[in-house]
Amino acid sequence: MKPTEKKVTIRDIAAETGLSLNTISKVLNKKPYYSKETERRVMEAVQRLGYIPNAIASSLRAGRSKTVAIVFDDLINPYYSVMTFSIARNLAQSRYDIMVFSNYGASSFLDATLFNKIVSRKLDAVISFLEPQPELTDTIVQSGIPFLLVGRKGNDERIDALALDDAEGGRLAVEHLIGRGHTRIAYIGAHPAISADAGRFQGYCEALAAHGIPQCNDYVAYLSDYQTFEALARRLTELPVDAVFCFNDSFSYSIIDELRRRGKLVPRDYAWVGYDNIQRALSLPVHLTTVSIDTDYMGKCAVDVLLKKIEGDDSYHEILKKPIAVSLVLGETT
Amino acid sequence: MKPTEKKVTIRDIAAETGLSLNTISKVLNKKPYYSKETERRVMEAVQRLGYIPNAIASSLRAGRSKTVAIVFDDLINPYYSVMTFSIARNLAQSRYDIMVFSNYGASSFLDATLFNKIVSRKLDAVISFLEPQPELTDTIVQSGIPFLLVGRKGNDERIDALALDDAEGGRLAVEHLIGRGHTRIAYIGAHPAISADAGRFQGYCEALAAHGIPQCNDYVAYLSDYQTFEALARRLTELPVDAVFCFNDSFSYSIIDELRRRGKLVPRDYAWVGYDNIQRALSLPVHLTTVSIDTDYMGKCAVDVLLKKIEGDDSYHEILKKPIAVSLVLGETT
DNA sequence: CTGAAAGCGCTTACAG
DNA sequence: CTGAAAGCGCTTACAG
Repeated sequence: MKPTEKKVTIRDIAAETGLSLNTISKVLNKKPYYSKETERRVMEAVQRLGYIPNAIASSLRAGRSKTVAIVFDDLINPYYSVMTFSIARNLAQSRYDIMVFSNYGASSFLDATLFNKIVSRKLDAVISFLEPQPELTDTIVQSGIPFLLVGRKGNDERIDALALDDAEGGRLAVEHLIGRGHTRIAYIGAHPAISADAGRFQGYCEALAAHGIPQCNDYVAYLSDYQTFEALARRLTELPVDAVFCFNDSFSYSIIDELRRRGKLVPRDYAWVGYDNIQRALSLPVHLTTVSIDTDYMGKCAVDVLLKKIEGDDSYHEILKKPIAVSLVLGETT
Repeated sequence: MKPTEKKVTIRDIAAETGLSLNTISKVLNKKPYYSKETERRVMEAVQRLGYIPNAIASSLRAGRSKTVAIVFDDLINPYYSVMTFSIARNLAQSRYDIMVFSNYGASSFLDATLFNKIVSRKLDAVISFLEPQPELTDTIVQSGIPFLLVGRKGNDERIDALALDDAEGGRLAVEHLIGRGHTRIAYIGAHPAISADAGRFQGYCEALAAHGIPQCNDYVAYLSDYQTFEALARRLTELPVDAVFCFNDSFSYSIIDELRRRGKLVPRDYAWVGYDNIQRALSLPVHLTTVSIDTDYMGKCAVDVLLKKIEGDDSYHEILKKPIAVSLVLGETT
């Protein structure tokens, strides 16, 4: 039975217990200095009245929302959903909830409109899978909001980033293809301005160079230049290549499916290496050879760093120094 | 150049323009009655001072957060991420952002701990992919928070639900298998208490009955009874069945992958029908025969209903009356 | 069309 | 260990 019909506030608890607002607040927030007896009385009243704290009021006064923003362009790519889930689970342990933001494919970069929402909502920190627009960097830095770019290196040193060892991933992938006897190897990317894309491409180039295989610009294609996977697949069939290293698994699935429609099969016609090891999380009955990231570890690292940034603990720099390791997982496409 | 170093508030805009707080608020919220000239002065000051409204303060006073909660148990299942993305995109058009909540696999139901977070944060509405625990129903109804269950029917009439026509989906799936000459058809579910599961199973039973095929309880297995996909796959190999209708695609992928490890192939050893048509969104190079849901339409419906509920417009009942239609998509597994 | 005052529900100094 | 007061930054009646 709830004695009050609606909206039980800290004030009601005070009236009920005969204590001051201050004391109630202290007990509820477990701030030092109150007696066991006081605590008991408060908790009993809280229970009896069915009091639920108003987090909005608390945020306004305390200046923190216990909420972290997560930003991406496309939640549908399982890499993002797996990472988001891992991050959210880790944050939950420190009682942070998350808001997710996207510009719904309008841009591959974090822009001012979206960032202003985050500022307006007084979120405590931001984890972004999207690189900020270069013009936005100053704003982000000046805002003082703890900001962490995940999985990308970023275009400015002032933006902290938890990066993957993308060049190593590219090398592993292409070394593997070369080891299988391929020399005409295509690189399929998303957009050359994305740092992860650039890193993976760099590894591709290095592996070719290490084996004295000349790099052919024709063998490189970006989705940003072809718009659709269909066009990209068509382009691929025009190239005299027999192996592909592709920016990520999500792209790989789409392109392999388009190739199938054109009668081209993997691995019969193309050896294929992807990136992200999506199949592990989804248990897909497709076994792509792919560069694998330990998303659990990465999510944990991202949250560790973010919490340190929120607390003003500068030791997080240590964690960011070395990129997250990657490894090659052999599937049935090479 | 920003004249003020930090935290520009409505007060600064008032000082700058010589107008009252009231007027500034009116202009910013586009409430009726202010002159063009006033608007110009306010907007100019907003621009010059770089004012960004404090959404927390606004929420506390106005009693709404312009935020919707989305609740699920597992963001990794692409069905949820696709739906979440569709819902978020539709909500964004009405300037709502989202918070996502999960109990991280701890339960298949929405519980009090999670719901209290939503109450505490004063979220304007809830879209839940999880059925509430029966004990929680009273609390939800009494809270007055607009609540919509999506994709499930729920266990209580007081909880509004946007349901799929699961029985129809089950009938379509099993009629198709029967049409292909199968009579020993297994049903693999998640948990019999989930309404979507019960609905699909009902369709399964009805299709069998319509063709005079006796229903065999041994042919029915739930993940909740076997814990792991491995155990479920093992169980399946012990059954004398040659066809499977499975609760969803995500399960299907996992089980088909486990079967492969045991040398059992789809469709060679089992004809297979899934549910959700995940492959459409992800362009997977696996073509499952599956019952397809129009997630774009469903996301739009869910948001339409929710906005009406928020606005107190009762006409949303019309939309909920008929379940979302489903259709069979033929793949290569039957 | 504009202004002055009150208040949303908390937490934070400051006293005692 | 506890209390009384102020205030976070807005919006909402209420006047004029």
